[in-house]
Amino acid sequence: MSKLPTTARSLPISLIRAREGVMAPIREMLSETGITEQQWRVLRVLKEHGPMDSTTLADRASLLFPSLTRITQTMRKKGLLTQTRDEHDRRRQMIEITPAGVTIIDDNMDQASQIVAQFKATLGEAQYEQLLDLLALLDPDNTAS
Amino acid sequence: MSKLPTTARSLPISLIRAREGVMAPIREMLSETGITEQQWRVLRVLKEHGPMDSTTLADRASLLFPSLTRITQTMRKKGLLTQTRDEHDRRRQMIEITPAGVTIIDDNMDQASQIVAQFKATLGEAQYEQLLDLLALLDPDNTAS
DNA sequence: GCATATTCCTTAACATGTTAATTGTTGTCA
DNA sequence: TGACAACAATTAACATGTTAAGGAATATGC
Repeated sequence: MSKLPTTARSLPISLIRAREGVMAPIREMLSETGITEQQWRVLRVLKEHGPMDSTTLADRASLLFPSLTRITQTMRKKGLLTQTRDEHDRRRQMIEITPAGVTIIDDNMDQASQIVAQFKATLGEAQYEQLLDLLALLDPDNTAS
Repeated sequence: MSKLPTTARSLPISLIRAREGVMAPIREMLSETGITEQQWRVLRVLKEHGPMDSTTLADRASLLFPSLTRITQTMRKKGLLTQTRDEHDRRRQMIEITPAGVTIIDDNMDQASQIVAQFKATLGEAQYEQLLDLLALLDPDNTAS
């Protein structure tokens, strides 16, 4: 007869709580910029990889497609990115970060790096890297696993 | 000059993706019962610890209070739990699982256990436990850290 | 070529996440 | 006691998560 673990030792709940702990200082940082955590992810992916189509962006930013549709519309109105139809395949859409979007990243880069460094210090470099490896094993879309 | 990690090695994104991977089979299981992942958590906490007030429940199920308010209202209408005002402190509210709620847990217990076992097998018992320990370190509300 | 399936994206509907404001209740202290 | 702080819970408003359905463009097979 199998038994469930206690909720305190539940993997999904532990993941939520850890995420909550990690995001708290990041959300605090972003609250002053007027963008959300997801919009921050979109900006970072776009700056890191350059212009890309919506499908790739959704994949890299770990956003569901309906969410991305709304998010990009909001961000376009804010002037943080541009949306262009692909001329060869008019179903597709290319998305590109604007200078205003880059500015938001640049303005918060140092503080974000500091937050990351804080968590690395809490866990130690080795355990920090190991945590990332273990989390990757739980991701079905991770090619490495 | 500090630098942010690539989004692929970002801790928040890794946490999201891991959670997505873990929740996928659980959501699939729950889709047949008509309750959500959060409602499942509420039921499990209530069955594990017995009746409790809303604040304690929100804490244990890792739900924000406004979310819990809506969730308990929905679940009360479904007959999965009862809400009772505390007579000594009429601000408080006691929440208790109903037999119908217990039935949902019992009906899915075996399958849920199987899903947990699957992930333990994927990571190995030792790494699974270590992952939980590392995640606990990121939770600011965890007394052990 | 043409019907059909497939793909990319959007919209809809509902539930939850998140922050702030509000209501009702209890505690405190002058 | 009576104003005021503190607390529990709700409500509001907006953004996102999630599943399902729909629309426009392209690919495919005959």
